[in-house]
Amino acid sequence: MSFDGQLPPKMRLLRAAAELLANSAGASVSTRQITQLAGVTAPTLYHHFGDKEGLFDAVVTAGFEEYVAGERDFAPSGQPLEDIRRMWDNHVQFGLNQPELYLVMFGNIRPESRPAIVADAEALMEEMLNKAAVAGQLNVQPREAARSILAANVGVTLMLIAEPAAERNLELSTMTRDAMIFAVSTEQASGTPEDSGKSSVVVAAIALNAALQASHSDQLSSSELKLFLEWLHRISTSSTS
Amino acid sequence: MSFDGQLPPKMRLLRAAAELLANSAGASVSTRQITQLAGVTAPTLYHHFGDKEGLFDAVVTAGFEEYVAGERDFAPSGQPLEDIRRMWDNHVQFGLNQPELYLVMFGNIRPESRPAIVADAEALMEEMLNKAAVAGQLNVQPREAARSILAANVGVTLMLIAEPAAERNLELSTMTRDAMIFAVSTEQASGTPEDSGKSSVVVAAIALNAALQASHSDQLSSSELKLFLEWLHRISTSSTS
DNA sequence: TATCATCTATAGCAACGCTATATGAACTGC
DNA sequence: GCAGTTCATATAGCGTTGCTATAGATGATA
Repeated sequence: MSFDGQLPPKMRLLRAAAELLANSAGASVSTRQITQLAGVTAPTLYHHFGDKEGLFDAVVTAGFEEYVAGERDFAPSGQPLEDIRRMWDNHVQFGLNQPELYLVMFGNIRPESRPAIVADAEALMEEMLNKAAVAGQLNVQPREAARSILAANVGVTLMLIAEPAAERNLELSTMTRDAMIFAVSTEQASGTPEDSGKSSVVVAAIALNAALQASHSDQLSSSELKLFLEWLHRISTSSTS
Repeated sequence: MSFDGQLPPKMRLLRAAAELLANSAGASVSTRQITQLAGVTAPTLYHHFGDKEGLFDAVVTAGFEEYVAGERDFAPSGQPLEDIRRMWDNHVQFGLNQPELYLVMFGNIRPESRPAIVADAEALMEEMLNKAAVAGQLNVQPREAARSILAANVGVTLMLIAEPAAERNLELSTMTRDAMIFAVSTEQASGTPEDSGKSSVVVAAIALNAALQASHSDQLSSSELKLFLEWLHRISTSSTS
């Protein structure tokens, strides 16, 4: 009834599905509800999206692009670790604003169905962490750091969604966020006992590794660079004893 | 066909549902499948559990009790923080062993439906953290620490479940685990903040160069090292990033 | 034996995801 | 202009789903 006029049926289906999903409070949304709200009959849905899951995937993808756009918008503060904090907060806020969408995206991840979104989110965070690594602020490989931070970020967001909105305590988020960033950064003076073997060699290697991959240095041939990076990797992943 | 004899129908339903859920690989399990496997007709299910969701809740509750039992079993190592690590690992292992059950428990948490399980899991971890707090090893309130650690624990477990089993890297778990524990503990040493300055590519290369020459790294052969250092020199004397 | 509560089975409803088939609209080549 | 082709939507209905109204079977109690 709401999406009658102007828009093409495909868009109307997407919007109807998104709206019903957002207000469904966990209850399942039927294709009949969606098509009725979109002012369309069943085969139209299957013509455009093939599947109910196909439609939901499209909704999720649209939501994810909105999320990514939010992540990219306020990036360049000059302080990479500060940007990571904002990314984290933006992630949490996205989840709290669209809990149902978020639960579909990150709550139901199955190995065979869609690690794609997770991979994209990881890449986004890794990209940012690379800048921190270049600046020598990172303690571990950007990829590992990104995976770790994102995992904690998702966990915190899910926990906050699970709480009644009234008693949501965002301190859980900031505390976990700072704990993760702190643990991954070189800001900490000298780490835990078992961690203390991580000398400046490793930090420097990580930084150089990230820098080399980012800027295509023309000082080395591509074959040289490949070997060089391999050695760097060996060094930077070795001394975790 | 499998759960014919001896057991009462209620148990047979529980086991059939658990088994089908465990092997469902994300696909939905129908009440007809369950009742057929249990050797029972539909109304029996609704007599005992009221609902399909009621049955699933019962399965989850049983699974959760198994999880809690696992958490409580190996507790008293004397070192509370070490016990926390084992709790974390046990949590992850439970999720990887029973991914479908875990996803129902922690992946679909909605505010109105069931923060009960989360609250129990939090209480379990808080109880353990209390011992650490008593021993002066804690940096924050046990409750806040428990919530934070559990959130990260859930996030990591979900991420690992989302990955194909072949390429699951448990380092993500140990790394995040230690990062969280480290952040809430008082173990962090006061350190040597002399080198906290921001380093560019060049600085990183120089630092690595120096460090490599100082510490005879055994990660590279001597000839490799020579070539490596030469390249490093080329890079570090060339560009200003 | 009669009574009563507990448990299970027969049969079937409304709603679900989805599709075989047909109709209309819009563009193509002549 | 107009036949041919393709895309987009509608009609109608199939098989399955979660669930239930009703009634029969069972065991304990009196």
